[in-house]
Amino acid sequence: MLKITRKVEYALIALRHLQELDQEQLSSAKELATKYSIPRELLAKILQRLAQKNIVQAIKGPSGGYRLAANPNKVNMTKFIEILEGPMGIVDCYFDSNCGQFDGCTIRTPINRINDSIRSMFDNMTLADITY
Amino acid sequence: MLKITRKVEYALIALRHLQELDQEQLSSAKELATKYSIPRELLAKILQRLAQKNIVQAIKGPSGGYRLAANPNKVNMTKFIEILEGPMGIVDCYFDSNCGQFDGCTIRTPINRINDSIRSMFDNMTLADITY
DNA sequence: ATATATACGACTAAAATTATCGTATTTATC
DNA sequence: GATAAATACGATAATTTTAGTCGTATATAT
Repeated sequence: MLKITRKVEYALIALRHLQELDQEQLSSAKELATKYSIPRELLAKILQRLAQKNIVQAIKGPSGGYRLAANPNKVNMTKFIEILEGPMGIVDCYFDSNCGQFDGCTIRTPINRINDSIRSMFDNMTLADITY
Repeated sequence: MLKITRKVEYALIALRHLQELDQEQLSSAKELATKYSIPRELLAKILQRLAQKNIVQAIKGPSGGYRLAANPNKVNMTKFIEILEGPMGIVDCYFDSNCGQFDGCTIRTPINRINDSIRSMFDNMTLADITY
């Protein structure tokens, strides 16, 4: 229903926090979860995912945690959302097309135009637009 | 996950069809459902909802059905989507704000900007943009 | 009368999202 | 080396949303 998921919300909140710290400073998942009332395990998984994609850097061990790894100005929002939610398409047939509507779908073209508009909106946006 | 629902898809397919008929001509829910492989009852409810909102006109009785009631050029897409899906907000707090994140939500402002961008995209679009 | 259509509320099923759990691994510190 | 605190990650459970179905009432052309 044209919503971004909580995963993305939580990620943005966490990244916004990390961004305000000094370069070397770390925040743990636990710390962030507590501060922002986000379920601990869920936030942990989100940060792990972002670490895999080099948006954040993970440091293990006690006194470990996460810090920003990418320049928020360089992180494209379409890509960012897709890291957490998977392919962004206003309808499924944009990516994965096996919709009973065999060939004769009469609205595919205009729908895909809308899709492209939304994508390009997020394409022209970086993490910094949200977290600064 | 930034998707429109099937309800909206089905509605657009049906309206696109109605639009290609002559002024007076009717299509029944059954007929449309069969032609486009849409669950009959579901499409019926969608058309009923659109009839309530004067997007289509419903004619009862045998040889009844639906015809277009509104000028597709005049039907705003934000409004149209909201008729079928309810309020369009990329996050819930846009409309209904009781998110545990008491006051200190750090990303509300930028998120709402995105929201507004998406809404205004659909605001500047009419049914005709999709169904023609 | 009857058959066919819309109207509408209640209900069920399926899918997606959100949250939790268990266990393994890494590493700073004592 | 043992321990505690952190990340890593797969599996599973709970919740919410979306999709679809059913039953019944009402209107109306034939």
